[in-house]
Amino acid sequence: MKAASASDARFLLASVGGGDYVAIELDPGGEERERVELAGSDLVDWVRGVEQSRSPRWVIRSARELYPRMLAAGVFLTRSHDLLLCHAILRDTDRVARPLAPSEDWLPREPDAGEPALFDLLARPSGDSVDDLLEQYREQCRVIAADKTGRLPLLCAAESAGGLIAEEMRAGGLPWDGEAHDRILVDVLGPRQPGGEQPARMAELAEKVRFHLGDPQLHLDSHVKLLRALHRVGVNVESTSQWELSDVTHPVIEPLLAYKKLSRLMSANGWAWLSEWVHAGRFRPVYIPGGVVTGRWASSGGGALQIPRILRPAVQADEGWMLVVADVAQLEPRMLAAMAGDKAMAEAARGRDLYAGVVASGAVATREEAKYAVLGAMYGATTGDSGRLVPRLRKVYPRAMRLVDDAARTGEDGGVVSTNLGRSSPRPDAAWQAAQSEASGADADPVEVKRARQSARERGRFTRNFVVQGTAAEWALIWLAEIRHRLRSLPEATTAAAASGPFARNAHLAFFLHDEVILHVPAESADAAAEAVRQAAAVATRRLFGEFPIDVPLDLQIVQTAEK
DNA sequence: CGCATATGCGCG
DNA sequence: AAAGCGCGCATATGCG
Repeated sequence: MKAASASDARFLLASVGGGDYVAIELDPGGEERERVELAGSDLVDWVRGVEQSRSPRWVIRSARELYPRMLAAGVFLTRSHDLLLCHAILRDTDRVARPLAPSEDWLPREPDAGEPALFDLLARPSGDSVDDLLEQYREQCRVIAADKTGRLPLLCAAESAGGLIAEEMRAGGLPWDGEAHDRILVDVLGPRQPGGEQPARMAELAEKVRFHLGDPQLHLDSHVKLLRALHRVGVNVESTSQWELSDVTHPVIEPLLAYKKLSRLMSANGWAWLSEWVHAGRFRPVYIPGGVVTGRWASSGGGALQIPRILRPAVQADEGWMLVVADVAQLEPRMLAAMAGDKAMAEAARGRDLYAGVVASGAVATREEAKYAVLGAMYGATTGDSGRLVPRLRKVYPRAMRLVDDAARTGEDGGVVSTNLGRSSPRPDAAWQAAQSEASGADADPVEVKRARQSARERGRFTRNFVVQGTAAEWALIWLAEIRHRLRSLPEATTAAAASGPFARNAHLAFFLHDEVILHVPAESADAAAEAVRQAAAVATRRLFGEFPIDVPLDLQIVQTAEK
Protein backbone atom coordinates (compact mmCIF):
# COMPACT_ATOMS: atom_id res chain seq x y z
CA MET A 1 0.00 0.00 0.00
CA LYS A 2 1.29 3.43 -0.91
CA ALA A 3 1.56 5.85 2.00
CA ALA A 4 -0.13 8.57 -0.04
CA SER A 5 0.92 11.98 1.20
CA ALA A 6 1.26 10.95 4.83
CA SER A 7 4.59 11.82 6.32
CA ASP A 8 6.45 10.72 9.42
CA ALA A 9 6.53 14.24 10.80
CA ARG A 10 5.07 14.58 14.26
CA PHE A 11 4.19 17.62 16.30
CA LEU A 12 2.93 17.63 19.81
CA LEU A 13 0.34 20.39 20.13
CA ALA A 14 -0.80 21.53 23.54
CA SER A 15 -3.05 24.21 24.88
CA VAL A 16 -1.10 25.81 27.73
CA GLY A 17 -3.78 28.14 29.04
CA GLY A 18 -4.65 31.74 28.39
CA GLY A 19 -5.48 30.87 24.81
CA ASP A 20 -1.83 30.11 24.07
CA TYR A 21 -0.38 26.97 22.55
CA VAL A 22 2.92 25.17 22.39
CA ALA A 23 3.99 23.01 19.47
CA ILE A 24 6.94 20.65 19.65
CA GLU A 25 8.38 18.92 16.68
CA LEU A 26 9.42 15.38 17.50
CA ASP A 27 12.12 13.39 15.79
CA PRO A 28 11.54 9.73 14.88
CA GLY A 29 12.81 8.67 18.30
CA GLY A 30 10.23 10.84 19.99
CA GLU A 31 12.82 13.36 21.12
CA GLU A 32 12.16 17.06 21.04
CA ARG A 33 13.52 18.70 17.94
CA GLU A 34 12.08 22.17 18.14
CA ARG A 35 9.64 24.03 20.36
CA VAL A 36 7.38 26.83 19.15
CA GLU A 37 5.26 29.00 21.41
CA LEU A 38 2.13 30.27 19.74
CA ALA A 39 -0.26 32.98 20.72
CA GLY A 40 -3.83 32.01 19.92
CA SER A 41 -3.96 34.55 17.12
CA ASP A 42 -0.99 32.94 15.38
CA LEU A 43 -2.35 29.44 15.60
CA VAL A 44 -4.46 29.32 12.45
CA ASP A 45 -1.78 30.45 10.04
CA TRP A 46 0.97 28.48 11.69
CA VAL A 47 -0.93 25.18 11.75
CA ARG A 48 -2.12 25.68 8.19
CA GLY A 49 1.44 26.24 7.07
CA VAL A 50 2.74 23.14 8.81
CA GLU A 51 -0.16 21.08 7.47
CA GLN A 52 0.69 22.09 3.93
CA SER A 53 4.44 21.67 4.14
CA ARG A 54 4.83 18.73 6.50
CA SER A 55 1.49 16.92 6.75
CA PRO A 56 2.34 15.79 10.29
CA ARG A 57 0.57 13.69 12.85
CA TRP A 58 -0.50 16.02 15.66
CA VAL A 59 -0.07 14.53 19.10
CA ILE A 60 -2.79 16.03 21.27
CA ARG A 61 -4.24 15.31 24.66
CA SER A 62 -7.78 15.07 23.34
CA ALA A 63 -9.64 16.26 20.29
CA ARG A 64 -12.72 16.62 22.44
CA GLU A 65 -10.97 19.18 24.62
CA LEU A 66 -8.87 20.94 22.03
CA TYR A 67 -10.45 20.72 18.62
CA PRO A 68 -13.73 22.64 18.97
CA ARG A 69 -11.87 25.88 19.63
CA MET A 70 -9.54 25.20 16.77
CA LEU A 71 -12.37 24.40 14.35
CA ALA A 72 -14.13 27.57 15.39
CA ALA A 73 -10.97 29.41 14.44
CA GLY A 74 -10.82 27.62 11.11
CA VAL A 75 -8.01 25.20 11.98
CA PHE A 76 -8.25 21.67 10.56
CA LEU A 77 -6.03 18.83 11.62
CA THR A 78 -5.53 16.06 9.11
CA ARG A 79 -4.03 13.40 11.37
CA SER A 80 -3.71 13.09 15.10
CA HIS A 81 -2.67 10.84 17.93
CA ASP A 82 -5.29 11.32 20.62
CA LEU A 83 -3.68 10.51 23.94
CA LEU A 84 -6.92 10.07 25.89
CA LEU A 85 -8.54 7.76 23.35
CA CYS A 86 -5.39 5.72 22.84
CA HIS A 87 -4.73 5.50 26.56
CA ALA A 88 -7.92 3.49 27.03
CA ILE A 89 -6.92 1.08 24.27
CA LEU A 90 -3.29 0.65 25.24
CA ARG A 91 -4.13 0.24 28.91
CA ASP A 92 -6.42 -2.73 28.30
CA THR A 93 -4.95 -4.43 25.26
CA ASP A 94 -3.80 -8.00 25.69
CA ARG A 95 -1.60 -7.82 22.61
CA VAL A 96 1.50 -6.84 24.60
CA ALA A 97 3.10 -8.23 27.72
CA ARG A 98 3.34 -4.85 29.40
CA PRO A 99 0.41 -2.58 28.52
CA LEU A 100 0.08 1.04 29.56
CA ALA A 101 -0.07 1.76 33.28
CA PRO A 102 -3.63 2.87 34.07
CA SER A 103 -3.86 6.43 35.25
CA GLU A 104 -6.69 8.68 36.33
CA ASP A 105 -4.88 11.55 34.66
CA TRP A 106 -5.63 10.09 31.25
CA LEU A 107 -9.33 9.51 31.54
CA PRO A 108 -11.75 11.88 29.87
CA ARG A 109 -13.17 14.11 32.54
CA GLU A 110 -16.89 14.50 32.58
CA PRO A 111 -17.89 18.07 31.97
CA ASP A 112 -19.22 19.52 35.24
CA ALA A 113 -22.85 20.47 35.20
CA GLY A 114 -23.70 24.05 35.95
CA GLU A 115 -21.04 25.59 33.77
CA PRO A 116 -22.43 28.00 31.22
CA ALA A 117 -21.51 26.58 27.84
CA LEU A 118 -20.16 23.45 26.30
CA PHE A 119 -17.28 25.41 24.95
CA ASP A 120 -16.10 26.29 28.44
CA LEU A 121 -16.85 22.83 29.72
CA LEU A 122 -14.50 21.23 27.32
CA ALA A 123 -11.78 23.80 27.59
CA ARG A 124 -9.11 23.07 30.13
CA PRO A 125 -8.62 26.43 31.78
CA SER A 126 -5.24 25.58 33.25
CA GLY A 127 -3.84 24.14 30.04
CA ASP A 128 -1.78 21.02 29.48
CA SER A 129 1.51 20.10 31.02
CA VAL A 130 3.71 19.63 27.99
CA ASP A 131 6.13 17.34 29.81
CA ASP A 132 3.33 15.06 30.95
CA LEU A 133 2.00 14.86 27.41
CA LEU A 134 5.42 14.00 26.04
CA GLU A 135 6.01 11.32 28.62
CA GLN A 136 2.60 9.74 28.05
CA TYR A 137 3.10 9.79 24.31
CA ARG A 138 6.44 8.02 24.59
CA GLU A 139 4.89 5.38 26.81
CA GLN A 140 2.12 4.85 24.28
CA CYS A 141 4.63 4.53 21.48
CA ARG A 142 6.47 1.89 23.50
CA VAL A 143 3.30 -0.20 23.84
CA ILE A 144 2.37 0.20 20.20
CA ALA A 145 5.86 -0.83 19.10
CA ALA A 146 5.72 -3.92 21.31
CA ASP A 147 2.66 -5.26 19.50
CA LYS A 148 3.82 -8.20 17.42
CA THR A 149 0.60 -8.33 15.41
CA GLY A 150 1.33 -4.85 14.09
CA ARG A 151 -2.36 -3.91 14.35
CA LEU A 152 -2.24 -1.40 17.18
CA PRO A 153 -0.83 1.43 15.03
CA LEU A 154 -3.86 1.15 12.75
CA LEU A 155 -6.25 0.96 15.69
CA CYS A 156 -4.75 4.02 17.36
CA ALA A 157 -4.70 5.96 14.12
CA ALA A 158 -8.32 5.07 13.38
CA GLU A 159 -9.46 5.83 16.92
CA SER A 160 -7.67 9.18 16.80
CA ALA A 161 -9.21 10.01 13.44
CA GLY A 162 -12.57 9.25 15.04
CA GLY A 163 -11.78 11.82 17.70
CA LEU A 164 -11.27 14.49 15.03
CA ILE A 165 -14.29 13.39 13.02
CA ALA A 166 -16.60 13.51 16.02
CA GLU A 167 -15.77 17.18 16.56
CA GLU A 168 -15.98 17.99 12.87
CA MET A 169 -19.41 16.36 12.68
CA ARG A 170 -20.59 18.40 15.61
CA ALA A 171 -19.19 21.56 14.05
CA GLY A 172 -20.68 20.78 10.65
CA GLY A 173 -23.94 19.50 12.10
CA LEU A 174 -26.74 17.44 10.62
CA PRO A 175 -28.95 19.59 8.40
CA TRP A 176 -32.33 19.55 10.11
CA ASP A 177 -35.52 21.13 8.82
CA GLY A 178 -37.41 22.28 11.89
CA GLU A 179 -40.55 22.98 9.88
CA ALA A 180 -40.61 19.47 8.50
CA HIS A 181 -40.11 18.17 12.03
CA ASP A 182 -43.00 20.32 13.24
CA ARG A 183 -45.23 19.04 10.44
CA ILE A 184 -44.53 15.46 11.48
CA LEU A 185 -45.32 16.24 15.09
CA VAL A 186 -48.60 17.99 14.16
CA ASP A 187 -49.52 15.14 11.88
CA VAL A 188 -48.90 12.44 14.47
CA LEU A 189 -49.69 14.17 17.77
CA GLY A 190 -51.96 17.01 16.79
CA PRO A 191 -51.17 20.71 16.88
CA ARG A 192 -48.90 21.96 19.63
CA GLN A 193 -50.84 23.14 22.66
CA PRO A 194 -49.83 26.19 24.67
CA GLY A 195 -48.15 25.49 28.00
CA GLY A 196 -47.00 22.02 27.00
CA GLU A 197 -50.53 20.62 27.25
CA GLN A 198 -51.24 17.32 25.55
CA PRO A 199 -51.90 17.67 21.82
CA ALA A 200 -55.31 16.53 20.60
CA ARG A 201 -54.41 13.08 19.24
CA MET A 202 -52.66 12.17 22.49
CA ALA A 203 -55.50 13.49 24.63
CA GLU A 204 -58.07 11.51 22.64
CA LEU A 205 -56.14 8.29 23.07
CA ALA A 206 -55.62 8.95 26.77
CA GLU A 207 -59.38 9.45 27.16
CA LYS A 208 -60.09 6.14 25.44
CA VAL A 209 -57.63 4.35 27.69
CA ARG A 210 -59.17 5.87 30.82
CA PHE A 211 -62.63 4.93 29.58
CA HIS A 212 -61.71 1.29 29.03
CA LEU A 213 -59.99 1.16 32.40
CA GLY A 214 -62.95 2.81 34.12
CA ASP A 215 -60.83 5.48 35.78
CA PRO A 216 -61.35 9.00 34.45
CA GLN A 217 -58.54 10.39 36.63
CA LEU A 218 -55.85 7.84 35.80
CA HIS A 219 -52.33 9.15 35.30
CA LEU A 220 -51.01 7.14 32.37
CA ASP A 221 -47.37 7.99 32.86
CA SER A 222 -47.20 6.18 36.19
CA HIS A 223 -46.37 2.53 35.54
CA VAL A 224 -47.52 1.52 39.00
CA LYS A 225 -50.92 3.15 38.71
CA LEU A 226 -51.40 1.98 35.15
CA LEU A 227 -50.54 -1.59 36.09
CA ARG A 228 -53.06 -1.57 38.94
CA ALA A 229 -55.74 -0.20 36.64
CA LEU A 230 -55.01 -2.90 34.07
CA HIS A 231 -55.30 -5.60 36.73
CA ARG A 232 -58.65 -4.17 37.82
CA VAL A 233 -60.14 -4.82 34.37
CA GLY A 234 -58.61 -8.28 34.14
CA VAL A 235 -55.51 -7.55 32.06
CA ASN A 236 -53.07 -9.61 34.09
CA VAL A 237 -49.72 -8.49 32.78
CA GLU A 238 -46.59 -8.26 34.89
CA SER A 239 -45.38 -5.04 33.38
CA THR A 240 -46.75 -2.29 31.18
CA SER A 241 -44.19 -2.79 28.43
CA GLN A 242 -45.48 -3.04 24.91
CA TRP A 243 -44.07 -6.49 24.13
CA GLU A 244 -46.19 -7.92 26.94
CA LEU A 245 -49.28 -5.83 26.27
CA SER A 246 -49.28 -6.71 22.60
CA ASP A 247 -50.03 -10.36 23.47
CA VAL A 248 -53.24 -9.42 25.27
CA THR A 249 -56.72 -9.15 23.76
CA HIS A 250 -58.67 -6.34 25.39
CA PRO A 251 -60.19 -3.13 24.02
CA VAL A 252 -57.79 -1.01 26.10
CA ILE A 253 -54.69 -2.43 24.43
CA GLU A 254 -54.92 -0.71 21.08
CA PRO A 255 -55.38 2.85 22.33
CA LEU A 256 -52.85 2.25 25.12
CA LEU A 257 -50.12 1.11 22.76
CA ALA A 258 -50.91 4.00 20.44
CA TYR A 259 -50.77 6.42 23.35
CA LYS A 260 -47.40 5.06 24.42
CA LYS A 261 -45.99 5.59 20.93
CA LEU A 262 -47.19 9.17 20.84
CA SER A 263 -46.12 9.86 24.37
CA ARG A 264 -42.64 8.65 23.60
CA LEU A 265 -42.36 10.85 20.52
CA MET A 266 -43.63 13.86 22.44
CA SER A 267 -41.27 13.50 25.39
CA ALA A 268 -38.16 12.34 23.56
CA ASN A 269 -38.28 14.32 20.31
CA GLY A 270 -41.16 16.74 20.63
CA TRP A 271 -41.16 20.51 20.38
CA ALA A 272 -39.01 20.85 23.49
CA TRP A 273 -36.28 18.73 21.89
CA LEU A 274 -36.56 20.69 18.67
CA SER A 275 -36.04 24.05 20.31
CA GLU A 276 -33.25 22.78 22.54
CA TRP A 277 -31.23 20.86 19.97
CA VAL A 278 -31.84 22.36 16.56
CA HIS A 279 -30.44 25.80 15.82
CA ALA A 280 -29.92 27.54 12.50
CA GLY A 281 -30.98 24.40 10.65
CA ARG A 282 -28.49 22.07 12.30
CA PHE A 283 -28.70 19.29 14.87
CA ARG A 284 -25.39 19.21 16.72
CA PRO A 285 -25.10 16.27 19.07
CA VAL A 286 -22.06 15.52 21.20
CA TYR A 287 -20.43 12.34 19.97
CA ILE A 288 -18.27 10.32 22.35
CA PRO A 289 -15.82 8.18 20.35
CA GLY A 290 -14.84 5.08 22.26
CA GLY A 291 -17.67 5.80 24.68
CA VAL A 292 -18.67 2.13 24.67
CA VAL A 293 -16.14 -0.48 25.85
CA THR A 294 -16.49 -2.31 22.56
CA GLY A 295 -15.20 0.77 20.76
CA ARG A 296 -18.55 1.93 19.54
CA TRP A 297 -19.31 5.58 19.88
CA ALA A 298 -21.70 6.87 22.47
CA SER A 299 -23.35 10.26 22.57
CA SER A 300 -24.28 12.75 25.18
CA GLY A 301 -27.22 15.09 24.90
CA GLY A 302 -29.83 15.20 22.24
CA GLY A 303 -30.18 11.44 22.04
CA ALA A 304 -28.19 11.52 18.83
CA LEU A 305 -28.05 7.77 18.42
CA GLN A 306 -31.74 7.23 19.10
CA ILE A 307 -33.41 9.55 16.64
CA PRO A 308 -36.64 7.73 15.72
CA ARG A 309 -36.98 6.78 12.10
CA ILE A 310 -40.24 8.65 11.81
CA LEU A 311 -38.25 11.91 12.01
CA ARG A 312 -35.84 11.09 9.23
CA PRO A 313 -37.75 13.26 6.72
CA ALA A 314 -36.63 16.23 8.82
CA VAL A 315 -33.06 15.60 7.73
CA GLN A 316 -32.84 17.77 4.63
CA ALA A 317 -29.92 19.04 2.62
CA ASP A 318 -29.42 22.77 2.17
CA GLU A 319 -30.36 24.44 -1.09
CA GLY A 320 -27.92 23.30 -3.77
CA TRP A 321 -26.63 20.48 -1.56
CA MET A 322 -27.40 16.79 -1.31
CA LEU A 323 -27.21 14.04 1.26
CA VAL A 324 -25.29 10.86 0.69
CA VAL A 325 -26.92 8.27 2.94
CA ALA A 326 -25.17 4.92 3.25
CA ASP A 327 -25.42 1.96 5.53
CA VAL A 328 -24.18 -1.62 5.70
CA ALA A 329 -26.69 -4.41 5.94
CA GLN A 330 -25.77 -7.01 8.57
CA LEU A 331 -22.33 -5.63 9.31
CA GLU A 332 -21.72 -7.75 12.42
CA PRO A 333 -22.25 -11.24 11.00
CA ARG A 334 -20.08 -10.26 8.04
CA MET A 335 -17.32 -9.29 10.45
CA LEU A 336 -17.76 -12.60 12.23
CA ALA A 337 -17.47 -14.60 9.03
CA ALA A 338 -14.30 -12.80 8.03
CA MET A 339 -12.70 -12.84 11.48
CA ALA A 340 -13.27 -16.55 11.78
CA GLY A 341 -12.11 -17.16 8.20
CA ASP A 342 -15.37 -19.06 7.73
CA LYS A 343 -15.67 -19.53 3.97
CA ALA A 344 -19.13 -21.07 4.20
CA MET A 345 -20.48 -18.14 6.14
CA ALA A 346 -18.69 -15.72 3.81
CA GLU A 347 -20.41 -17.47 0.95
CA ALA A 348 -23.77 -16.91 2.64
CA ALA A 349 -22.74 -13.26 3.06
CA ARG A 350 -22.19 -12.77 -0.66
CA GLY A 351 -24.54 -10.14 -2.02
CA ARG A 352 -26.89 -7.83 -0.22
CA ASP A 353 -28.77 -10.17 2.07
CA LEU A 354 -26.78 -12.40 4.38
CA TYR A 355 -29.92 -13.93 5.83
CA ALA A 356 -31.07 -15.08 2.40
CA GLY A 357 -27.66 -16.68 2.01
CA VAL A 358 -28.09 -18.52 5.30
CA VAL A 359 -31.41 -19.89 4.05
CA ALA A 360 -29.77 -20.92 0.79
CA SER A 361 -27.15 -22.85 2.76
CA GLY A 362 -29.93 -25.04 4.07
CA ALA A 363 -29.27 -24.23 7.73
CA VAL A 364 -32.78 -22.89 8.28
CA ALA A 365 -35.99 -22.64 6.32
CA THR A 366 -36.92 -18.97 6.32
CA ARG A 367 -35.27 -15.59 6.32
CA GLU A 368 -36.88 -14.82 9.66
CA GLU A 369 -35.35 -17.94 11.18
CA ALA A 370 -31.98 -17.04 9.71
CA LYS A 371 -32.14 -13.65 11.34
CA TYR A 372 -33.02 -15.01 14.77
CA ALA A 373 -30.40 -17.73 14.51
CA VAL A 374 -27.61 -15.35 13.51
CA LEU A 375 -28.51 -12.76 16.13
CA GLY A 376 -28.84 -15.49 18.71
CA ALA A 377 -25.38 -16.78 17.84
CA MET A 378 -23.81 -13.37 18.32
CA TYR A 379 -25.77 -12.47 21.45
CA GLY A 380 -25.65 -15.85 23.15
CA ALA A 381 -29.29 -16.88 23.06
CA THR A 382 -29.87 -20.21 24.77
CA THR A 383 -33.63 -20.50 24.97
CA GLY A 384 -36.66 -19.45 22.99
CA ASP A 385 -36.99 -19.47 19.22
CA SER A 386 -33.59 -17.93 18.75
CA GLY A 387 -31.75 -20.32 21.07
CA ARG A 388 -33.42 -23.29 19.43
CA LEU A 389 -32.06 -22.28 16.01
CA VAL A 390 -28.45 -21.56 17.01
CA PRO A 391 -27.28 -25.22 17.02
CA ARG A 392 -28.19 -25.51 13.36
CA LEU A 393 -25.65 -22.82 12.58
CA ARG A 394 -22.96 -24.82 14.42
CA LYS A 395 -23.31 -27.54 11.81
CA VAL A 396 -23.09 -25.24 8.81
CA TYR A 397 -20.66 -22.60 10.10
CA PRO A 398 -18.45 -24.41 12.60
CA ARG A 399 -15.56 -21.95 12.36
CA ALA A 400 -17.65 -18.86 12.95
CA MET A 401 -19.53 -20.51 15.78
CA ARG A 402 -16.31 -21.70 17.37
CA LEU A 403 -15.03 -18.13 17.43
CA VAL A 404 -18.01 -16.76 19.35
CA ASP A 405 -18.33 -19.87 21.54
CA ASP A 406 -14.67 -19.58 22.49
CA ALA A 407 -15.09 -15.90 23.27
CA ALA A 408 -18.02 -16.77 25.53
CA ARG A 409 -16.11 -19.48 27.36
CA THR A 410 -13.13 -17.17 27.88
CA GLY A 411 -15.43 -14.57 29.36
CA GLU A 412 -17.16 -17.04 31.65
CA ASP A 413 -13.76 -18.07 32.95
CA GLY A 414 -12.88 -14.46 33.73
CA GLY A 415 -10.58 -14.05 30.75
CA VAL A 416 -10.04 -11.28 28.23
CA VAL A 417 -11.04 -11.29 24.57
CA SER A 418 -9.97 -8.95 21.80
CA THR A 419 -11.16 -7.49 18.54
CA ASN A 420 -9.46 -7.92 15.20
CA LEU A 421 -7.19 -4.90 15.78
CA GLY A 422 -6.50 -5.54 19.44
CA ARG A 423 -9.02 -3.70 21.55
CA SER A 424 -9.49 -5.93 24.59
CA SER A 425 -12.44 -6.42 26.88
CA PRO A 426 -12.12 -5.10 30.40
CA ARG A 427 -11.00 -7.52 33.11
CA PRO A 428 -13.74 -8.62 35.47
CA ASP A 429 -13.72 -6.60 38.64
CA ALA A 430 -12.47 -7.98 41.95
CA ALA A 431 -15.98 -8.58 43.28
CA TRP A 432 -16.84 -10.74 40.28
CA GLN A 433 -13.72 -12.84 40.67
CA ALA A 434 -14.23 -13.20 44.40
CA ALA A 435 -17.81 -14.36 43.86
CA GLN A 436 -16.64 -16.92 41.31
CA SER A 437 -13.95 -18.47 43.46
CA GLU A 438 -16.25 -18.40 46.48
CA ALA A 439 -18.87 -20.30 44.49
CA SER A 440 -16.39 -22.96 43.42
CA GLY A 441 -15.59 -23.89 47.02
CA ALA A 442 -16.93 -27.12 48.51
CA ASP A 443 -19.03 -25.42 51.19
CA ALA A 444 -20.53 -22.78 48.91
CA ASP A 445 -24.05 -21.52 49.52
CA PRO A 446 -26.25 -22.95 46.70
CA VAL A 447 -27.88 -19.56 46.23
CA GLU A 448 -24.49 -17.94 45.77
CA VAL A 449 -23.42 -20.69 43.40
CA LYS A 450 -26.46 -20.08 41.27
CA ARG A 451 -25.88 -16.36 41.27
CA ALA A 452 -22.23 -16.79 40.37
CA ARG A 453 -23.06 -19.10 37.49
CA GLN A 454 -25.57 -16.62 36.20
CA SER A 455 -23.12 -13.74 36.31
CA ALA A 456 -20.48 -15.92 34.64
CA ARG A 457 -22.90 -16.60 31.81
CA GLU A 458 -23.75 -12.92 31.58
CA ARG A 459 -20.08 -12.12 31.21
CA GLY A 460 -19.79 -14.85 28.60
CA ARG A 461 -22.54 -13.26 26.56
CA PHE A 462 -20.77 -9.94 26.85
CA THR A 463 -17.39 -11.23 25.64
CA ARG A 464 -19.11 -13.28 22.94
CA ASN A 465 -20.64 -10.14 21.57
CA PHE A 466 -17.58 -7.98 22.29
CA VAL A 467 -15.41 -9.52 19.59
CA VAL A 468 -18.08 -9.05 16.95
CA GLN A 469 -19.43 -5.66 17.95
CA GLY A 470 -15.91 -4.37 18.58
CA THR A 471 -14.56 -5.50 15.23
CA ALA A 472 -17.59 -3.99 13.51
CA ALA A 473 -16.79 -0.73 15.30
CA GLU A 474 -13.25 -0.91 13.93
CA TRP A 475 -14.51 -1.46 10.41
CA ALA A 476 -16.79 1.57 10.82
CA LEU A 477 -13.96 3.71 12.20
CA ILE A 478 -11.73 2.98 9.24
CA TRP A 479 -14.66 3.58 6.92
CA LEU A 480 -15.22 6.99 8.49
CA ALA A 481 -11.56 7.93 8.38
CA GLU A 482 -11.22 6.90 4.76
CA ILE A 483 -14.38 8.79 3.80
CA ARG A 484 -13.06 11.91 5.48
CA HIS A 485 -9.73 11.53 3.77
CA ARG A 486 -11.35 11.30 0.36
CA LEU A 487 -13.77 14.16 0.90
CA ARG A 488 -10.83 16.49 1.39
CA SER A 489 -9.80 16.21 -2.21
CA LEU A 490 -13.24 17.13 -3.56
CA PRO A 491 -13.52 20.63 -5.01
CA GLU A 492 -15.15 23.40 -3.02
CA ALA A 493 -18.75 24.28 -3.73
CA THR A 494 -19.02 26.90 -6.41
CA THR A 495 -22.75 27.39 -6.72
CA ALA A 496 -24.16 27.46 -3.21
CA ALA A 497 -22.67 27.75 0.24
CA ALA A 498 -24.19 25.71 3.04
CA ALA A 499 -26.06 27.57 5.72
CA SER A 500 -23.35 27.70 8.32
CA GLY A 501 -20.30 26.24 9.97
CA PRO A 502 -16.72 25.51 8.98
CA PHE A 503 -17.86 23.38 6.05
CA ALA A 504 -19.83 26.06 4.26
CA ARG A 505 -18.21 25.13 0.97
CA ASN A 506 -16.99 21.61 1.63
CA ALA A 507 -18.53 18.18 1.62
CA HIS A 508 -18.57 16.86 5.16
CA LEU A 509 -19.63 13.94 7.30
CA ALA A 510 -22.85 14.97 9.00
CA PHE A 511 -23.97 11.90 10.94
CA PHE A 512 -22.69 8.51 12.03
CA LEU A 513 -24.56 5.67 13.70
CA HIS A 514 -22.60 2.42 14.13
CA ASP A 515 -22.97 1.23 10.54
CA GLU A 516 -24.51 4.19 8.79
CA VAL A 517 -23.27 7.58 7.61
CA ILE A 518 -24.90 10.71 6.26
CA LEU A 519 -22.79 13.13 4.24
CA HIS A 520 -23.80 16.66 3.37
CA VAL A 521 -22.26 17.59 0.05
CA PRO A 522 -22.48 20.24 -2.66
CA ALA A 523 -24.83 18.86 -5.30
CA GLU A 524 -22.17 18.96 -7.99
CA SER A 525 -19.92 16.71 -5.88
CA ALA A 526 -22.58 14.20 -4.85
CA ASP A 527 -21.51 11.45 -7.23
CA ALA A 528 -17.86 11.83 -6.30
CA ALA A 529 -18.75 11.79 -2.61
CA ALA A 530 -20.80 8.64 -3.08
CA GLU A 531 -17.87 7.02 -4.82
CA ALA A 532 -15.64 8.05 -1.93
CA VAL A 533 -18.01 6.29 0.47
CA ARG A 534 -17.86 3.10 -1.60
CA GLN A 535 -14.10 3.15 -1.94
CA ALA A 536 -13.73 3.80 1.77
CA ALA A 537 -15.81 0.74 2.57
CA ALA A 538 -13.65 -1.42 0.33
CA VAL A 539 -10.52 -0.09 1.98
CA ALA A 540 -11.89 -0.75 5.47
CA THR A 541 -12.63 -4.35 4.57
CA ARG A 542 -9.20 -4.88 3.08
CA ARG A 543 -7.39 -3.27 6.02
CA LEU A 544 -9.12 -5.58 8.46
CA PHE A 545 -9.24 -8.81 6.55
CA GLY A 546 -6.69 -8.55 3.73
CA GLU A 547 -7.67 -10.69 0.77
CA PHE A 548 -10.21 -12.83 2.62
CA PRO A 549 -13.27 -12.76 0.36
CA ILE A 550 -15.99 -11.10 2.41
CA ASP A 551 -18.68 -8.87 0.90
CA VAL A 552 -19.58 -5.73 2.81
CA PRO A 553 -22.18 -4.20 0.50
CA LEU A 554 -23.56 -0.71 1.01
CA ASP A 555 -27.07 0.56 0.61
CA LEU A 556 -26.31 4.00 -0.72
CA GLN A 557 -28.57 6.80 -1.85
CA ILE A 558 -28.03 10.35 -3.03
CA VAL A 559 -31.06 12.23 -1.83
CA GLN A 560 -32.34 15.61 -0.79
CA THR A 561 -34.13 14.14 2.22
CA ALA A 562 -33.03 11.22 4.38
CA GLU A 563 -36.53 9.82 4.28
CA LYS A 564 -36.72 6.08 3.79
C1' DC B 1 -35.34 19.67 47.82
C1' DG B 2 -31.53 16.86 45.25
C1' DC B 3 -29.94 12.37 44.09
C1' DA B 4 -30.19 7.49 42.98
C1' DT B 5 -32.76 3.78 41.02
C1' DA B 6 -36.35 1.51 38.21
C1' DT B 7 -39.01 1.32 34.12
C1' DG B 8 -39.78 1.62 29.39
C1' DC B 9 -38.42 2.53 24.73
C1' DG B 10 -35.76 4.70 20.94
C1' DC B 11 -31.39 3.35 18.09
C1' DG B 12 -27.66 -0.19 16.19
C1' DA C 1 -37.93 -10.01 33.47
C1' DA C 2 -38.17 -10.70 26.53
C1' DA C 3 -35.25 -15.63 24.91
C1' DG C 4 -30.12 -12.34 23.72
C1' DC C 5 -25.48 -7.78 23.09
C1' DG C 6 -24.40 -2.47 23.39
C1' DC C 7 -26.16 2.30 24.52
C1' DG C 8 -29.04 7.41 26.32
C1' DC C 9 -32.96 9.76 27.87
C1' DA C 10 -37.56 10.96 30.06
C1' DT C 11 -40.42 10.09 33.73
C1' DA C 12 -41.91 8.33 38.12
C1' DT C 13 -40.76 7.08 42.53
C1' DG C 14 -38.13 6.18 46.80
C1' DC C 15 -34.55 7.73 50.00
C1' DG C 16 -32.34 10.92 52.94
